[in-house]
Amino acid sequence: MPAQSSPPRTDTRPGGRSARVRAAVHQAVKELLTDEAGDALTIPVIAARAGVHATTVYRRWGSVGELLADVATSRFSGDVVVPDTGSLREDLERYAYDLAKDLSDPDTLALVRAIVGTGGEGAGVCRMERQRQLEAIIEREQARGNRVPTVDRAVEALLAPLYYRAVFTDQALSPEWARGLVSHLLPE
Amino acid sequence: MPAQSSPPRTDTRPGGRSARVRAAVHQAVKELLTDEAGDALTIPVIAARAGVHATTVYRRWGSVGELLADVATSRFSGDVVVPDTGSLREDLERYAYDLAKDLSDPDTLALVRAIVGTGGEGAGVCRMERQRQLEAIIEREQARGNRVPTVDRAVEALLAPLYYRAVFTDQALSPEWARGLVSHLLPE
DNA sequence: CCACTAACGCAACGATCACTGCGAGGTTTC
DNA sequence: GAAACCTCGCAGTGATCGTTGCGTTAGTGG
Repeated sequence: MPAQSSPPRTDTRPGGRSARVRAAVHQAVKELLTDEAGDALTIPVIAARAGVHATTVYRRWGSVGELLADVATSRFSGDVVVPDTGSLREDLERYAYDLAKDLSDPDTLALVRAIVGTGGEGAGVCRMERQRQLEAIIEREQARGNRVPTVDRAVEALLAPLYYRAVFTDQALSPEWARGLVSHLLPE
Repeated sequence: MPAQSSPPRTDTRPGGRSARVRAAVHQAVKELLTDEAGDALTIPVIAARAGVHATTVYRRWGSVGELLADVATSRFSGDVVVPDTGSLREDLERYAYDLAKDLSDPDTLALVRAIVGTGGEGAGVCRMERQRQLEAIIEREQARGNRVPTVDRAVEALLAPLYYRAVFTDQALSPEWARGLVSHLLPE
């Protein structure tokens, strides 16, 4: 176990030097994830691509796994706004559509696959944020006094097919198909 | 692109020398996948664990990715027998139960995650065999003249939640939960 | 304006990796 | 039984990786 490797220590103000190399390294990781076969994703290569020295990357992140986890965290945080249309069905349809569009991005997909390959510790990062958004939608509907499916059911019916199709198959995540998932979760 | 690297060339008879080192290397990969963090999965390490020389592994497989694909192929082929109880519901329940038990094995799970991480070309291997079995169950029921869900629906309702929960979460794949998936696919 | 802290660049090091001729041992075929 | 073929072990090579000590530079607070 690599201790806990102090997270991005201090200094992450949007103009600072640290923030700049951080952005450059993140960008390099995303680019390499789409280009290369995936096994060539190593610290010296990332550092060269980012225009920084490998030493810096080793000191700040320590390993490719932690770096990927960091990239995933900043990638999957507060990116999809939770829909709020007043209708559960419509909220879920927009949510499924947004998630499908997000997972259709090759960069995002490659990132998810790489994260899964690092051992699964960071795999939760790729889904917890989405699951929280789903919970928020359902709890809001429940607060309106309506019957709602359980969160687990919603995860099985929406999140699971979206992630499964994206990660394990080559099929496209069409908007119609994503909406169809909602109709199976909420039978008329 | 590494050409196509001739697949396990010749000589795979169950007693031959090639078959023996092949089995040893496969076993070593499975063991290392469970032990290590995953990033230490390299050819020399695998070879040392298997008791063979790295040269042999390089020549026969060429890269870790191809080796993983080979392991996955022999792991996911003809292992789960397709249930045939005469009842679609019962067939699917047994199928879901078997798959849940299979994915609960840490070795199998680590293999699936590693395969996904190599880029996704070999990810299909982990699911195609299962999907064919699902198709066989459904087509058999259809041949009996009964109404059946589409294969895509069955994949979304069974395969996707099973793989999603196994790969992305740490929750256990309990038999009751697996059976519950079938009851959502086949209402009534 | 000046000292202080922290992040980065630089150079060097051992270790490991991926790969390549060459020879030995086993298996098949005539 | 002998020759041809394939597979594996062995030793060595260049390249890359992960890591560390030290000087430099950029931001921070008095």
